[in-house]
Amino acid sequence: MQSDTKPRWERRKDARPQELLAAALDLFVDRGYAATRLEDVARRAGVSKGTLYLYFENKEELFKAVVRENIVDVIGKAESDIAAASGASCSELLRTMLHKWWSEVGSTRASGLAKLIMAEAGNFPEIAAFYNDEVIERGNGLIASIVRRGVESGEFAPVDADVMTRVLTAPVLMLMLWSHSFFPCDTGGMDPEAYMAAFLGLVERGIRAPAPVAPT
Amino acid sequence: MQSDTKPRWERRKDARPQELLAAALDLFVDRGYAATRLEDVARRAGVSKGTLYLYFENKEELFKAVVRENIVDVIGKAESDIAAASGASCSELLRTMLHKWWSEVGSTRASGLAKLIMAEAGNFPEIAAFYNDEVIERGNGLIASIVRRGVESGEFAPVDADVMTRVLTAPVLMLMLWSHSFFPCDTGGMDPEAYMAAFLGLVERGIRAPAPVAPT
Amino acid sequence: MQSDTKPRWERRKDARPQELLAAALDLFVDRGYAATRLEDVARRAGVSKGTLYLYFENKEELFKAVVRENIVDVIGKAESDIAAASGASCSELLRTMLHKWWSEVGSTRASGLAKLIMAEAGNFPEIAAFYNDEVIERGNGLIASIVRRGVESGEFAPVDADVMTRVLTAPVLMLMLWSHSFFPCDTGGMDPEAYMAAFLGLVERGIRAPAPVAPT
Amino acid sequence: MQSDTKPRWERRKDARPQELLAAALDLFVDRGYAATRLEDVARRAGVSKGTLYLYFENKEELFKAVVRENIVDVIGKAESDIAAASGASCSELLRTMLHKWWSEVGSTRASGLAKLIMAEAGNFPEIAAFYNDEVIERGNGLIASIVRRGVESGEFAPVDADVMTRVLTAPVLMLMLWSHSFFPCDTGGMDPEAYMAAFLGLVERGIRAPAPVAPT
DNA sequence: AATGAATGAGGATTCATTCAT
DNA sequence: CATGAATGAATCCTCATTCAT
Repeated sequence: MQSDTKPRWERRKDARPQELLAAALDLFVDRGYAATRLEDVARRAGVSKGTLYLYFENKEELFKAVVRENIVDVIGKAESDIAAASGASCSELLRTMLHKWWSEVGSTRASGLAKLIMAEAGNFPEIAAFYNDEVIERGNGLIASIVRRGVESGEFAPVDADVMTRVLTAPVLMLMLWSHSFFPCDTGGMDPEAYMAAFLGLVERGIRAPAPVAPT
Repeated sequence: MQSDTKPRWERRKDARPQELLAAALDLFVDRGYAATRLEDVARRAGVSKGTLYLYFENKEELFKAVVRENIVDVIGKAESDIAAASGASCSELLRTMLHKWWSEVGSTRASGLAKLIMAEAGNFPEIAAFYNDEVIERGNGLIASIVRRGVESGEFAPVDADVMTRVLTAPVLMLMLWSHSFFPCDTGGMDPEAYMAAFLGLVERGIRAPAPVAPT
Repeated sequence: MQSDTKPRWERRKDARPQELLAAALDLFVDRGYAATRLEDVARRAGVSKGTLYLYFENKEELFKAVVRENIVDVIGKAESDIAAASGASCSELLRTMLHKWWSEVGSTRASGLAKLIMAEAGNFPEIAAFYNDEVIERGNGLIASIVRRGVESGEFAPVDADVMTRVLTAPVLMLMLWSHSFFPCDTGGMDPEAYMAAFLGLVERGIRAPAPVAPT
Repeated sequence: MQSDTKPRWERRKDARPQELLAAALDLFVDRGYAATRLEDVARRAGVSKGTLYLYFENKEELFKAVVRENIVDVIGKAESDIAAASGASCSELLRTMLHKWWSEVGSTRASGLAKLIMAEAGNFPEIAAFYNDEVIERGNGLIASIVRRGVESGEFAPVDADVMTRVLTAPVLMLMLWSHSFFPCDTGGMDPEAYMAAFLGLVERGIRAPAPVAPT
């Protein structure tokens, strides 16, 4: 009675969506949205094509789910963190956020999703809108709010927060693009760490308000 | 029955290639490589599908021709310029080159080609190799040679030329990506000029070697 | 709304390959390789274009499968038979093999494949190589081995086995060509049986070693 | 006045059709009817595609012209010869005709046309009909008339003339097929002369009426 | 006469999605 | 729930034929 009963936790169907999302992330990142075949996603997750459709309405919904799982959630967490960390210096906070962004998204497979969006948003307006609302707006808002706070407190030079947000995020975005299959044989000597260090050095020296000239 | 009958088509041998390249540039930039249909390119150029094949062997060759026409030629010109401008200060030269790059490629439709490559190189190795050889290698080499010269002459801090090249080019690349169909509704408040100004400011203050401390 | 609604399609996984091979044989034989459209093959098998590709990778593989199914297998069987029939007279064996060839391939639709190869091998080198290796070489080897054995045993006149093989097979080949769509309205009065009889008569009288002159 | 006039015999337009026919023969023979591109024919003849259409209405008419030029004319000549050679022995005449057929058509590039017809007649009924009327019927009629005469005169065994015609012509046809690109690497050791010799030997011994048994 | 640019119908192949089992 | 067979629209490319020059 015992032995021939299937163990009830074997391949719980609850695990399926996660397996599919993981497979989809890999393939979307490697090949892009249009070039990813759902059959490959299914196969990689160890199920059949039809099964995928039991969990996700279609390719688009699958993609959105992947983005939610890998990016949107991270942003949500960061938003809470910022709200909480009202005491820290903005410079410090900025460095922390940029680094966290890098470590929790940029340096993971998920960073490939940014590349994908940049590449294909034009062909898939629905997806573009979704990503814009759920990721871009919220992510940029996060950084901009810190910059704005720093400018107001006099810690930063009086820059335009929105422009500076893009200046600051650009290199991390670039690095994300580079990290994931920019193309096969490129990024030869590029070391992400070295890049981030060089970048943060520039920021350190470049954004800070000039120290008030000491009176002679 | 008269001479005013519209002919079914016109012979425009000399103009065709340019018209086709222009149409192809537009569509490749808007839709990417895979999603661009040759029939649409033809139609936009005012000819039929078949005609396109009279001038370009296939999709890949058409794309290469577009890249040559819009990017490779510019790089060639820049190479000559650099060789000639051996007298200028490296800082000056660097700013000039980055700006020229922006004005002659980045701010034109051609910048969309960079986005395209980033997006789809992984799916089209042949094209990736071509672009890498003809654009990336030569373009980076250009910047790196200036940095290297500046470091050697003591004008710049002793940075790694290859890493710094990527640091320097990243924002322009980013801007190129942003400028063209990042996605339809994005780049809202982004003003390229403001971005370039902020960026070049950073560079100015960040890369220069610290002025030797004046002896007391 | 009831159970009598015709389903849009039926699942017939096991039967499909055979149905497709049969349809393909018919069309390849009637129209040749290049002129056969896969959509027609599919339709004749009662499925859609896409379904064909579930079972055969492409046109070439479909064709190879047709040849394997209809010719290669028969040759394999004949090879075994010959090996087994070491006791029979070579003349007898030869007649048996030629006749079997005729009855199991020549007189069936499969004979059209020989015509097809003759016609189009030059344009499809891959297919030519396949057919040469799997059919021609093995088929000719079969006949040649019998002739050689007959010459060695003195039963046959001392002919060159390879040349004689072609002499012997030529008429059967011809007949195969004639039987199948040589062209629509030809072969008017030609009766294959009459032809084979005439041919075998020639062989009988022509190949046999002259009876030793009886001593006076 | 003299020197700058173009020599009037340079590339007389009268030569064009011949050049086109020669080019067409080559290509039809090498690639078959459907696979021969008129542009290639034109190029090989040293003219442009359009020019070809000045001399031949379309592909089909071009092909018919090639057949007329290379086969029909030969048959016409043979018909006259036979009518004239009423005195010869039928055996002799038969051998002569078969050999002439071989030497004037079979061993020339024109033999490829037979292959082409066999292969593609089914797809081009118009062409099939033309070839049947102009070549097959008249050619077979030629041989059959000789056989018939031989049977009537008692020189030959009492065979069915039409069947025997096909038996006799088959090997020559075969040889024609073999000679022209049967396929690339085949016909390895096959020497047409050896084949013809073996064949004529068979005929010699096989068709002749048994010598009347000498009265004891 | 000659040219060759232009046309457009036609066929192989791919893949998101549906649905019979 | 799960499967995977079946569908068919979509896209690249070819080539006989036409016709502006």
